[in-house]
Amino acid sequence: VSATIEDVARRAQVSVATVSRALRDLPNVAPATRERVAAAARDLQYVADPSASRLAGGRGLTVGMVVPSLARWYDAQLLAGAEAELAGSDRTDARAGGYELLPFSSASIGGMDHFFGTRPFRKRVDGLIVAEGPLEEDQIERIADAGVALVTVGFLHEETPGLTIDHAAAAGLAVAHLAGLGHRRVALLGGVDETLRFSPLSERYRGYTDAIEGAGLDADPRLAVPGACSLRGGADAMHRLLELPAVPTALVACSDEMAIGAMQVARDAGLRVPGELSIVGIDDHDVAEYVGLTTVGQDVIGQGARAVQLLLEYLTEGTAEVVHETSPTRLLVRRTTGPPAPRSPRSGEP
Amino acid sequence: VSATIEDVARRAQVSVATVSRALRDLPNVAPATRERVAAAARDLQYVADPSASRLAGGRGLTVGMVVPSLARWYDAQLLAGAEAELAGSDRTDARAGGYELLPFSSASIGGMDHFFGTRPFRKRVDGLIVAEGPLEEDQIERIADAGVALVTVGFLHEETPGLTIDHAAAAGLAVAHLAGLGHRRVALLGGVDETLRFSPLSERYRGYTDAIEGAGLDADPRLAVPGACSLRGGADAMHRLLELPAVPTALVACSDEMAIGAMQVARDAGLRVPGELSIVGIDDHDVAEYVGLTTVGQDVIGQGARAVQLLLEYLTEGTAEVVHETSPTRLLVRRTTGPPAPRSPRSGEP
DNA sequence: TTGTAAGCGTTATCAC
DNA sequence: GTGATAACGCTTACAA
Repeated sequence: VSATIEDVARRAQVSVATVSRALRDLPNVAPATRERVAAAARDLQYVADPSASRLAGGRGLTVGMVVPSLARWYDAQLLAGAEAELAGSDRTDARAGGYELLPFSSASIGGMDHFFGTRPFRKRVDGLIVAEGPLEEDQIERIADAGVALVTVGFLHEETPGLTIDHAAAAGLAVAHLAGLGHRRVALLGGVDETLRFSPLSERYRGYTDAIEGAGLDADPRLAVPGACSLRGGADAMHRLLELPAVPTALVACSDEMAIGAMQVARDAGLRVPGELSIVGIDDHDVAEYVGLTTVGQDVIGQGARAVQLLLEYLTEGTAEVVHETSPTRLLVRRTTGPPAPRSPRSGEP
Repeated sequence: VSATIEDVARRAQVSVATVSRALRDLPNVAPATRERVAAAARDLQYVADPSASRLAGGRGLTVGMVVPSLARWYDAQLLAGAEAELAGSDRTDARAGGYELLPFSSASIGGMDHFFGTRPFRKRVDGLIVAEGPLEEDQIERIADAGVALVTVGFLHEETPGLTIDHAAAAGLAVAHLAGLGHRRVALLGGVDETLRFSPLSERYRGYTDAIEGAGLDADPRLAVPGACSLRGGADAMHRLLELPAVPTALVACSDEMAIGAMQVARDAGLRVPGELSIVGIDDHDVAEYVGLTTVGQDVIGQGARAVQLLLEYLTEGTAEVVHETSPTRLLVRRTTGPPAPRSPRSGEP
């Protein structure tokens, strides 16, 4: 049905080997020849078959992306950014139809260990973007052994290129904003106890505690309530927070979804937001603006795109140095934060 | 690095041909042999290389999914459902590492026409789930010619298996709910004018107008405001609605995101929801529950999963008949709908 | 600079 | 029921 490399070779009056070289911009091809081949390929609308390409030892033009759950906002944005970048990229080897993106939710692959162990990811992808950390040493090794390029997002690993936001700083920014408004009792939703080392969550927890101490606020450990970074997680965490003897006047949630979940529970409990409880999230979720949520925003789509750029650089240029980038973050003050209310309840919010 | 079919053949004392047959459950393999091969494959942790498989004329174990935008909630849910089903499915040919999902946003592929024309989708996927309609006849033909199985989601095509909700009924359900509350002037956000034939949007529009007429409500064409099914689209549409001489007492939005966008604008304009304006969305977006949005819910994740099931059936069994399914929909009454307020404004909402 | 030819790991077609 | 063996379309030594 489709043109093969032989068709192109015939049309350009050269051998298939030359076509292969010319189309991939490899050296040792006369400019004139290269030109002729390119023309032939264009005429025939030729694009190399990725399967054949990969089987023969070349690239399969596929990059994988591992995220916790494709249904989450964050992961979806990341994926969207990556896919768009991949499709729009010009690093597509001229010859190719371009790279494609293969998403994996860590839930469905039965954990990263299982994935890198059993799954034939090695036979399917040339590169991998991993957005769920941390990554164990042996996992990294396995990936490298399989000849798969790797880029991390949301967390960094010493010897692996990657990009992330400064999670600690993000949490700190939120706390500082609240401290500046006069709050002294600030909670954290999504705080971890001990668990993981360099996970985004533990970093945010660290940023939170550091900021609390730095600003001289109430350092009550009970104010750091663990919980999943989801709507439900936020709701659950808020319930626990409400059981505390002294309810805080403000809280930082580890994600906007968590913040929205918490907000709902707080309002149901009769707390005015921001009157009696100020809330700030992290992410700048699409709906944040529409529910008036103050948050520390990050450009997730941009990060997805950037991750792809990095990966493609490694893939096509085999860059040696390990690039680590920090994506910016910024405070977006909206309507869920304000100064703490005086002791006695009174109206104020429209 | 990885075991090949030859390794398995050697270990099972048979030829590669037999291994191939045995592992794919093809006929003409003695039970004992089949057993032995399976054991050998298991021992060696053998999984067929999809590239080789596809190149040789078999399946590449990849299904593609085309959606408008991976960043949208609906598309993300659909993808998540499909991916999970694919990973969990047991129809994975025993031999295989299972099928993988390749998502394409129609934005990035430059429109469906371009996609099916230029892109090497034919060399990459065995099946396609298309969630953006309508599909033109010649596009369907192209897909069939490429030997790619096809399933549609969200809309139906005569000769193609697919599943969808009853869009018209969904919109009708929303209108009926509002009519039941006593509203007589009900708007539609996302209404189309003429455009597409069988798109979800036009179906919802039809369901809306039919219900309006059926219930004898105000049939003012200006109440059907076109707009994108997004937060922004909802906000924009709401602005236009507010400019109408007689503002409606209730509205149906074509998606929850649209509803949330509209709600924000309405409240900013000083309208109490549901006091002065009742709002109902469609989808049951994750956050809908948390913002108290009344909506006509659908199970998007379930639809993604079901689409995969259908596709896999066609792929593995070559089923002949064209299956069309309708996914259920149900009204979820929350806090954005209520009876229309009496003429004069007065308090009521906590 | 270019061509020849040997794989790459499967599947499919035939004989047996 | 099973086993050779020829594709499949491409990449990559190695020759020329």
